[in-house]
Amino acid sequence: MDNCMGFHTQIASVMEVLANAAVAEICKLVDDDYAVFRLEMSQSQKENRGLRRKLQLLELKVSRERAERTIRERVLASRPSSVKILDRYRGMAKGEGHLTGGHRSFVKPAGHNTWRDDQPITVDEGSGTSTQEVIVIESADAEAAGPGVKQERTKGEKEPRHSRDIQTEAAAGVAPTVATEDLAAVPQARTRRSIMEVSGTPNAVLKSETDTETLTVTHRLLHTGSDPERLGLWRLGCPPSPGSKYLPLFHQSQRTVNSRGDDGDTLDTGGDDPSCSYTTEMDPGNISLDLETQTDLSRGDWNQYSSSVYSEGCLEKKGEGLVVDEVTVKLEGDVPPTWKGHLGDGHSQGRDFLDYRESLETNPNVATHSLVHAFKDHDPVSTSMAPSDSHSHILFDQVLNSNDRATAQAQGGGATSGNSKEKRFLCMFCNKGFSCPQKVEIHKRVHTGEKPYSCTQCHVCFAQAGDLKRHQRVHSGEKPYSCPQCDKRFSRQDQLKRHNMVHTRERPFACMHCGKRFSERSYLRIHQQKNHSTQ
DNA sequence: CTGGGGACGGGGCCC
DNA sequence: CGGGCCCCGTCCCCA
Repeated sequence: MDNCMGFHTQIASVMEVLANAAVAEICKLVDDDYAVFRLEMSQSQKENRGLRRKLQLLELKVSRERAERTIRERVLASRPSSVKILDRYRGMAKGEGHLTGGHRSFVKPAGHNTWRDDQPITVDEGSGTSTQEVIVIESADAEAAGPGVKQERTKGEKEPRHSRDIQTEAAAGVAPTVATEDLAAVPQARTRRSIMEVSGTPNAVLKSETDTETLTVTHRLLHTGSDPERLGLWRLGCPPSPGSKYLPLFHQSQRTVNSRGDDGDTLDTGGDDPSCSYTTEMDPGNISLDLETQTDLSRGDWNQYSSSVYSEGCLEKKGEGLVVDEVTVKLEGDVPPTWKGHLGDGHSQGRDFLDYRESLETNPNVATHSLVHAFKDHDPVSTSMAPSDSHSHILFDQVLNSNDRATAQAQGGGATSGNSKEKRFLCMFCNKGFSCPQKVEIHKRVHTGEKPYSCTQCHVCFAQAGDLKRHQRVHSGEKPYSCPQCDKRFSRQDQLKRHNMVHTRERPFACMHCGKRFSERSYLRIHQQKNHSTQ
């Protein structure tokens, strides 16, 4: 009996121990999960705060833009008839005409990036608006017009935040250093990346300090105590960069840009990558533009630019009726100071960013002074702005003209080819002309890398909707084009056509050296590289 | 095994 | 939006 009782007691104690252990284990699990949950909640709250902040920023920008537009309209109404700045695309630029399909994304080239290769950077559709940067030649013979040319380039609002902001900002959890911006006074949360906003506004002094976690954008106008409106800077189309926008930054390294005017105004991003620094001397004496109405403007800093950034320069030469509202320069990040080198690693995306210098040297026909020339030759930047150049409306073309084919076509088919009547909407990057601004928008993605159309299945992004549609046959397996001779099927007609050469033995591409013929141009090129290369 | 060439998949981009 | 061309990369075959 005693044994029985003792056994029961032991059982009970064992059970109790087990129960206690189980309870402790459960409590531990609950605590752990609770901690994780709380962590996630706090992170979510942080993200919510960040998003709220962005929303406020956007609202502020919108309201500011409205005010600016009002001012502009008022100024336009009072502008002399010989000087006209068209603003017809402003509304579109502000998003009324923005893309609706898919989400926006920027595709980076592979290589030296820190964000994941398999993750396209996506910008919330709601925050991304289309950018209109269209050079409009009002007159058919604007090329030769010189003085009296009326031109415009309207630049719409684009969410100035780079797409990575959305991904990195909240995650970083770092309170961004607040930028001081006299005119906007809007704290601009930035990513840790070296994104710098540069205004070409006369005498703008920019100080962008970056460290590994924060980026300070100081966007300050020094116009000796004068407000910009009184100086007419806004009237010049140079608001304090409310519409600042950034190209997709394909590179992560920090960038140092020094642009120095003779008055000592400097632009110093304070970057810490010495391998990527430029110093551009400004020689106001080379600024042949007579800014008699804006004497302050001759002091040089209105032509700042930077890599990874863009700058705006604002000119107006009323006396000759030449109006250049804004000049935007976008230079991609990690280009070495020599501008020699591909921004990619051989991935197909890298093709889009060919050597700038080569691009320039192979484009001698473009009469415009290029900013890249300024970089390359260390010429004063002002040469690219010389209004005496009849092509001054193409101020910074080719800067990002990284696609050689596009370049060649731009030269052949751009407005400068004499077809400016029909194609008067110019790409600000390569000067190629298009018949409507929407086409310019699409074309510009060649330069910006913007790819708004994303495949839902593999998340590959495309710049054009048709490309996405075509791509989706890869997933669907649809092959509507069949060869009548061998019943081989293809998803695309051009593939069938190419395949048909197998049957026809057609070889239209002949080697000039050995006469060997090929069915495709790329074969010929490879053949020549391997067998007839001079190197 | 290696290099050259052919076939083809698929993205880029202009018309 | 579709057509068409260009291009690159990959796979395969063959000498």
